[in-house]
Amino acid sequence: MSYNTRQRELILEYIKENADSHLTADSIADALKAEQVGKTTVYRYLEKLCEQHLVRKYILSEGKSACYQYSGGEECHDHFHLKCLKCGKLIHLECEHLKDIAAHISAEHDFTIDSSRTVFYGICGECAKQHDTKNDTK
Amino acid sequence: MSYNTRQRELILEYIKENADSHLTADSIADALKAEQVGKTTVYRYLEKLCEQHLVRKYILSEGKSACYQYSGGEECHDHFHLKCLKCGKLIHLECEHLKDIAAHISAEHDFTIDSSRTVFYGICGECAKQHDTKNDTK
DNA sequence: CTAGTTGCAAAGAGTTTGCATGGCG
DNA sequence: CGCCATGCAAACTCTTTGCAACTAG
Repeated sequence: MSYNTRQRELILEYIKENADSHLTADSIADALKAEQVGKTTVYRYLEKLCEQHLVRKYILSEGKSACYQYSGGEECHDHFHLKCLKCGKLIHLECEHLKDIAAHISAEHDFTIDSSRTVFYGICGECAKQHDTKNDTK
Repeated sequence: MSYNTRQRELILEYIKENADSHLTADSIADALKAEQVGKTTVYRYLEKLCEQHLVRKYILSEGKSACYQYSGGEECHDHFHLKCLKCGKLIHLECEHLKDIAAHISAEHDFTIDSSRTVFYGICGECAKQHDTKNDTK
């Protein structure tokens, strides 16, 4: 059914080590290119890991690469994202309170939020302070 | 700064008429191809309309086309939007509880949400019921 | 041995860009 | 007339696929 290959071990190890950051397929392939892991393999294996719910795929913006993150299969590990419209910074928001939002919307508004697709856009604290910078995230 | 051209009038007219459905750049170009409107023009004009907040752009799934919808500019300022990933329906969510979300994130996470930019993606109640369709865990 | 796996290269899809032409004001 | 807009085709990016060689069990 499934073989245990050198490449797969390396990929899995890498995303586990970087479970706190967002990795693109490209960045993974890049990080492992010294180990002779092909990009195609990364894509294909990530797809499998997603199917097994060991990895979550995030689509944060169109046209750009998708992000992947090791989730260990634990369901309650989903979180929301905040994206600063000014500096482009992406904040991973793991917060109990936020789960209430999803629960509320589900209960009151009959809608199941997909946290892997949803991004809150706004202005981060740092940018709010220096509201004169000309940094435009285009 | 901006000219009033035949193509732009046609595009704007078309998306206004279809303000209740989700349109792809391609479908707009297709609908107007009899009127000699180029796809490039559609893309470029949609981008401008988004900048002016007359049109909203939605990313429903990666790799697939983005969707565009006429929003009329104002009205939608202090409430959130839910967009169904399955049927594409856009739900305007006016709810006091949701304002708490913004307040919470502002207070606890030092981030000011821009509700006019933020869209919650997920599955609406109707689509959730008819889960008879095949596996779509993509 | 044999089916799953790899990886190059090429195909694809959606979107953007270069550039010469066309048209608004 | 100046400048923005148009549109074709080519470029680009991210991802997927075809296919022959490879390898784990």
